[in-house]
Amino acid sequence: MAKELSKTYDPKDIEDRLYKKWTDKKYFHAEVDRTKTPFTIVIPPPNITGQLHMGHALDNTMQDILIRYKRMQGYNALWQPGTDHASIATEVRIIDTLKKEGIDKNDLGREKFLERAWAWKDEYGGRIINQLKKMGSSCDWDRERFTMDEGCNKAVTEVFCKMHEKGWIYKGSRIINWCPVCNTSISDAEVEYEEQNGHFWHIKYPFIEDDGSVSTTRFIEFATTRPETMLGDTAVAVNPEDDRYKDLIGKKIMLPLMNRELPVIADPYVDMEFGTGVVKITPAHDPNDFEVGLRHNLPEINVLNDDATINENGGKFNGMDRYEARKAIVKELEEMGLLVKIEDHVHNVGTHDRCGTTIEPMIKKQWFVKMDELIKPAVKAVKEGDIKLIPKRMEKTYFNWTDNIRDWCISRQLWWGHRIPAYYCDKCGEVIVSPEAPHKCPKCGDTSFTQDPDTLDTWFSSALWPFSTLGWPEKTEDLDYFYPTDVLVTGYDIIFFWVIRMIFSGYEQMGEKPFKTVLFHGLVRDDQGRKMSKSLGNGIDPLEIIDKYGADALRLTLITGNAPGNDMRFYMSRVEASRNFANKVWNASRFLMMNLDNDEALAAEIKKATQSELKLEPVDKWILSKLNTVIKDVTDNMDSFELGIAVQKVYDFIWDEFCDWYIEMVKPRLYNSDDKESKKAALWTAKTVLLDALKLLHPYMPFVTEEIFCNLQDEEESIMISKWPEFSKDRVFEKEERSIEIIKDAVRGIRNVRTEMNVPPSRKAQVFVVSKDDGVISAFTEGKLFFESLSYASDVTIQQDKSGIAEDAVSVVIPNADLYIPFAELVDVSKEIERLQKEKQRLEGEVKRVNGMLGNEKFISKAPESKVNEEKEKLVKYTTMLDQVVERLEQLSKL
RNA sequence: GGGAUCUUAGCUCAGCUGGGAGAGCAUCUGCCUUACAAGCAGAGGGUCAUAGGUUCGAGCCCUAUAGGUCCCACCA
Repeated sequence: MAKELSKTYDPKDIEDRLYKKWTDKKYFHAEVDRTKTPFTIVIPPPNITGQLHMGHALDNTMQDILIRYKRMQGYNALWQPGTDHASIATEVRIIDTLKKEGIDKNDLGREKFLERAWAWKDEYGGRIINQLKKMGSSCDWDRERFTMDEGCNKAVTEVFCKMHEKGWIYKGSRIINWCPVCNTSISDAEVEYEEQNGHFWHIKYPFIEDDGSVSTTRFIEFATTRPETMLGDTAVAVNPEDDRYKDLIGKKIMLPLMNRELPVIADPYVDMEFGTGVVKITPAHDPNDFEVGLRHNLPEINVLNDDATINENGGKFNGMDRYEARKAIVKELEEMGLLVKIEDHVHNVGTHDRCGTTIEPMIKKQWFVKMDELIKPAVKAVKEGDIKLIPKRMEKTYFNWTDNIRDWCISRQLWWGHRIPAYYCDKCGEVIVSPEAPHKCPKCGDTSFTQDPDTLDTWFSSALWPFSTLGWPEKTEDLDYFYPTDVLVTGYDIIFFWVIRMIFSGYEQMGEKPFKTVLFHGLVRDDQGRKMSKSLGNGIDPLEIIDKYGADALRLTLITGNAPGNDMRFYMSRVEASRNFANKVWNASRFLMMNLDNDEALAAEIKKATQSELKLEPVDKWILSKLNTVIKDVTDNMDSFELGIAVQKVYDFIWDEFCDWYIEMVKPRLYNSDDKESKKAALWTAKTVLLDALKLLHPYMPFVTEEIFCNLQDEEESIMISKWPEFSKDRVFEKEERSIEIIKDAVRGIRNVRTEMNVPPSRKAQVFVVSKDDGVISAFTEGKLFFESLSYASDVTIQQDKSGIAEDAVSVVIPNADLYIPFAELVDVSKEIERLQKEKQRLEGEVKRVNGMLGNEKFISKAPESKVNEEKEKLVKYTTMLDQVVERLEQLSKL
């Protein structure tokens, strides 16, 4: 039978022991089983560079809750885990480590560099996995994948080649975002705009007169935030509608410092209202100017090297850093009298989200994914509800992106990642895209090739994650069975990076959605609402919390009081509250086990007993009925992904109803061994209710529930593979629910007056229940034993009239009954009258309110019948109570 | 510039399709009552941002206003 349990719950040893048990028993493992319905979640693969943070903790707790819930419901639940190679993030880290050793990436060479990267992966890739295990995550670790493992590599190559053949992946010379520090192109999504204090340099360029001379009197003025880009100017633009400049269109301007002639062009892109209405055009270094340049056939002059120093096209500024050049240029312009003024100006600067470096738009030859067709099924899916986003408002964000989609730049000038399967003929330069290196050039017949040195954007492989992890491009059983997956749980911050890309990839490659529902969560912030970040040093380590309070407490904290998609603040006091709840559950079961241990014969009988053969008392039926409702509600909430609401209901049920009421009500029966049947019914009920409640709680707090479950019963070896409780028609007890609520009202009323009168619990008093209502009388008769203890009564007398009760007894009014407590020496009649008058006022208010509603003809005719009846019942209840109070007041006033 | 979202108890937040305002923490008062002081019993505390509107009925729906947060765009 049960072991001795410690007085407080100590998660420390228990958690690791139970996790080992679960993995040893292979509970997390899922195999194709056609007799069962699959339920699949793929993990958002954490970066191999990563350490567990609160975001992971929240994300994985939510997934684990869903997967454990569905597993208990009998689904074949698969939680597919794995890690992401995180191309830039990892490469940057390795470059840093190399730097510390005094090694330059380029000196080391590609091959050796990749060796280091793999070594890094081997060393740190497992770290985050072990941390996820600490959370209790029930992933199928036998299926762990990595975005650069053999299968994923194959999937990436396959998709690239297929899409290239289709014409949806192309190589083109376009303006892209360049990070001069990471030395790579990045996608639009990776650019983060940051408000910075900068300047507006007002500059003027001189006109070229008809005779070809540079004017000393006529200038065209405009402003720029990046003066150094003037080195690459190839035009000056005005709006075609702008009367101020109409006659200048087609004229020539002299670009100072470079002595290049520029045309004045007209383009509607120019905003007449802004500044002087003149814009200098630098097609090679500004996305808008690039477009203008295309429309007007302007030359594109790249003036920057990859490290953002000025190149040979920058004349004498060649070799200078971009900011150095900026200063030098401004200085020279000033000396030439071409600098009109400098203004302070706050503007948004594009930075690289990984390193914070200001990006430079540059024209480069890169690989792109053509998006216009690819995105269509992804838009349709969400629009038509094939894929549900929770909360729904995320759809707006989604469509905002899809409606303004631009081609996706997927090539990166990095080494760590999937190398682009494109080969260039060494002789004629022909491009061949193929899974393997070609043998012979189809154009010139040459046999030597060079593979494209670039790798793919990390998100290219993550986009395939829901099906690549299940075996695609092979036609595997797993894929057939587990795909499409059911729920994707992730933060709203990667909706563009990842969610959308998985959706269009799923439809394109699989012809089917990757998941049915996306459940978004928000950010976990610190107690002041700030983002947790390394630089602020305000991050809270989930592992430290687990170490101190247990994984269950952490999980509960992250889920409680939080709605989908909302950010939350992390408070230590909330962790403590969660820990206290774990302890509460622990102690409730400890109490039950003590009672079972005290009578082993009875415990054995209880094990075999069924509900129908037991002599259940009203309290037993009441708690069973309550449990029944909670089961239904919680299941409904979980089915609609309202995890915070669901767990709140379990919490309230266990703490308030079960611990604070049921256990207290049942104690007298447990301590009294005269009535075996009654004790047996109580223990059976307590055990039954607790076991079901533990099951409801298990997805949220897997460890403490498992430990208790296994101590409390020995028929089943684990709660995590036990059956999720279901609503039962045999446990609907409306009458008992009502009668127990009456007693609860009475108990609360008595406790209330006792506190008001400063009567200590040790001072017992006689309680009289006076009622003519049969239902009330039987309720109190049947519940007399516990009513006595809960209301601190020395004795309870139930009678139909007031005979034998002291005139000045304190009274409590409940519907259809008066309770009297004769505290001879304590009662102050005037105070008692005062108290009752307050009660009278309250009841009068209620009666007035209900009468107002029921007197409104429109309410009667328009409100649903059930609502009207509800109000009618209330009216009856309050008028009776009011009558009782008035009567009592009359009696007292006579004294 | 476009969009989203928030404004509910001292603090942090729940509140599902409209039907008498909730939790945790904090505060106050009693209790070491043989599961639990990480506990028990009780109490105080809210014109649900403001102004209109729809409705028999609004914290919830609509409009406007104020303030906060976030995302997207990027007018040089």
